[in-house]
Amino acid sequence: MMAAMTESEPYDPARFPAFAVTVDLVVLTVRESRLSALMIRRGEEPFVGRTALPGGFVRPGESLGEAAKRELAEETGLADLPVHLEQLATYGAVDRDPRMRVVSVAYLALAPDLPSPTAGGDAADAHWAPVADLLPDLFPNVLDADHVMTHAGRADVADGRRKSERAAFAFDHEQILVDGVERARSKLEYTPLAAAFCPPEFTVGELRRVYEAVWGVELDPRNFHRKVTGTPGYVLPSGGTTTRQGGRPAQLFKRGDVTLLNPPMLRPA
Amino acid sequence: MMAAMTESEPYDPARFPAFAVTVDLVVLTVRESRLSALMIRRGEEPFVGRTALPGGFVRPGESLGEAAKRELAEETGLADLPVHLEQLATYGAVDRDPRMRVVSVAYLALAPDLPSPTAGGDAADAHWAPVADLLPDLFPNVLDADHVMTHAGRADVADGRRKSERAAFAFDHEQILVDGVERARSKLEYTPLAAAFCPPEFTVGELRRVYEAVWGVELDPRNFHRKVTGTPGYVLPSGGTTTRQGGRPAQLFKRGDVTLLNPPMLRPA
DNA sequence: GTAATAGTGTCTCTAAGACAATATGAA
DNA sequence: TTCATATTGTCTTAGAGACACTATTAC
Repeated sequence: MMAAMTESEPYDPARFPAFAVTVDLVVLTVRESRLSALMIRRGEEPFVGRTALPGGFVRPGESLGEAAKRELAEETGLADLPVHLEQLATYGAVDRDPRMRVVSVAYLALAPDLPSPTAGGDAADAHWAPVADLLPDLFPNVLDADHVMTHAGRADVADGRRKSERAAFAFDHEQILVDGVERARSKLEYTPLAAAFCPPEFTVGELRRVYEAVWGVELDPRNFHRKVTGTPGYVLPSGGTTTRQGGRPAQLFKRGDVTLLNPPMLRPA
Repeated sequence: MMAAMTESEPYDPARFPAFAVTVDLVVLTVRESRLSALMIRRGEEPFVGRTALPGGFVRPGESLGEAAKRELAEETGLADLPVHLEQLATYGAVDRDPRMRVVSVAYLALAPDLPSPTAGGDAADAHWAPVADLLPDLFPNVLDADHVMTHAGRADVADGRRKSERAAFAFDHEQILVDGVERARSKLEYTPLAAAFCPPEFTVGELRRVYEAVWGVELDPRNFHRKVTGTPGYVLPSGGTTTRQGGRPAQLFKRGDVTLLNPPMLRPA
């Protein structure tokens, strides 16, 4: 048995197996109170016409994080975006790309609603897609827009959801998107990253709508207000007020300085 | 500006930049109430003689997870270990390996105290090292063994710690180990993975010593007992008792079936 | 006025943490 | 007996969630 296990390193470090390494991006934002992801429609084989995450090859002279930042700038057409960017996970199934052996390092980006979603981008067809449409299973409480806006009783909306419109994804990008959304949902509990979805100054109500969009739930505005303002360092009053949401004028806040929320904002069971 | 951003994919997918891909393992266990990591002393350049994590190249026909499992079996000399194995993060700084461009996917393994730490292993010099010795900064409440067992007042232990014995790591393996320990600490809060450090049947006290070793803190045995046995699905009484820890006989438990603890076991502030 | 959103107060219940007291084995 | 560990119980306090009520704007 000892001999059986002892066949060590059969690879000369000078002749290592060659892999392609890519970065794929899960870029999330909240638009019109809905969690949305930046998606591409592929123009080439393999998977022509399928929905895919933005991404591309890592270049020899750049680190993984630099590659992610470069791709993000290329796809959004904007440099130095005020986004949060973190590594998500790495995907390396043998057959995940039919052309060759590719290992993809996925990154998660959280951004405020961007002025021009695809302005100047080089990608064939980049657009914001509501995640509840792409991954209806992650939003069991949300009826999709199509259902809400058309007559009930049509065959394809009989169960409240048009299965026929569920996206067909390229590669393993559905799984990566699922993992990215789950990471974002979890990060909202323990970090102040919900504010990464908001403009520099925001109201408590706007922050609450971020939580509701990402978690796919409704929250009690009164308890939410007490909790956010009672968590030390989460938000700081900026002095101003706004009525951009209608109703009574709301205080404006900016992001505080803590990196971990204590107590955390726990998702409802 | 639009033109400036629009220089897309300069790489023909048929001529992608070639990377080496490795897996590195953070293998943690609890031995004699101390969190310990499986470490290698390197026998070759670069970084001869330095402390490193076990790992190796991913082979063309295996996935990342398969490579991690294979390396784990090779390094421990045991197949089908009852370990928890999960992906940790991926490290791809341009110059992290002086020989070539290497992207390393790190995995975290949590194992019960293994019968023979390095029996039959092929690695030159694999051994269990207490993490408090490797990374004293992560255990501010722990005085290292050397200090405890020698006379106080020696120059090199004047501050309660022998700086001269701090490990010199190869590559970026210190950072990977730090990240692995932090992941393990965090996982113990929200999952029942502390039991992955225990034999199939264990006592509440043994489980508590796992938390104390990983977190580097002391916990109140009475509150801990109430909390563990009060968290539904965490542990199930197996019927037996043991006195292997001395004192009054303790009930034996096995792992329950939940994957998420509710309520969680929060680290003391 | 009504509608809409913002914000405060109050009550209940769960759970965390401090710590007293008891239980049961080994030396 | 003493010592070491296990286990139960009690008290206090922080925080989550339900929800009544008030505040301030637009229309």
